[in-house]
Amino acid sequence: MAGLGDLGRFSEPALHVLISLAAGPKHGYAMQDDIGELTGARPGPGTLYGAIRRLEEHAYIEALPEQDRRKPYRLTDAGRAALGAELRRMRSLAAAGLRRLAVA
Amino acid sequence: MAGLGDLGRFSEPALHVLISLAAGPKHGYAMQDDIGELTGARPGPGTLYGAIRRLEEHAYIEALPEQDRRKPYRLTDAGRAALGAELRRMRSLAAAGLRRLAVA
DNA sequence: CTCCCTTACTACGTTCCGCGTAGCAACGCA
DNA sequence: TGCGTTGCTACGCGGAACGTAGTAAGGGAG
Repeated sequence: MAGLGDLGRFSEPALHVLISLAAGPKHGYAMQDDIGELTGARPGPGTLYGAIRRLEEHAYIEALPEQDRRKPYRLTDAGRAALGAELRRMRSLAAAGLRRLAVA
Repeated sequence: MAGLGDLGRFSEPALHVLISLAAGPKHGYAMQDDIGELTGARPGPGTLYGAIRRLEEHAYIEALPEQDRRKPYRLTDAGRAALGAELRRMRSLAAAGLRRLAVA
């Protein structure tokens, strides 16, 4: 496997963080804004930094040198691969579901 | 809102149950098999029946008359609508993520 | 006819994620 | 110098996810 399922059960916030970082390195607060725009719901700090910590433990993201008070993160190669796999899985599941809805 | 987000944080098992029922009414054990084929991971009873109970509480699915020892369920109109909305949301999020991955 | 495997569900407990609240520090600006 | 924004840490509650175990009925093999 070695997909995002390694994060215990798979979490939406973790996916949002990865997608946000896919557009380039960012620190936490910027991710909150980005995710807010992307999904319509801005995650609170508890949600966001919890997801970040777990992603870092799994080496899907890594911290860059802290500057000012900001802690930027970027995707690792493993994170990029896991994100791609997860997104493709999602897309095909959504397609399969929509097909079933259309037929019935 | 009134999407699947009402189920506390949105849950993957709940989504799988809805997709499974989108292909027609089923009882729990049949859903386990169907979801196993669909996703590669067959949910245990704790996961499955927990998700079913919550979906029924939200009136996204409803029980049909029990026959033999089987408790079949089917999608309600609300469930069908919520599933469609969720799947379209998923598909567009996956597309946006993949776009970001491709560019970077 | 009796054992066992499969089907089908219920009950229960643990883990740990999601999420909100609160707090703190630095910066800008009026 | 006071206030809003930025940026993160700390903390705690509720509840979903998931496994394990238990129950019960049916069917096939021997």
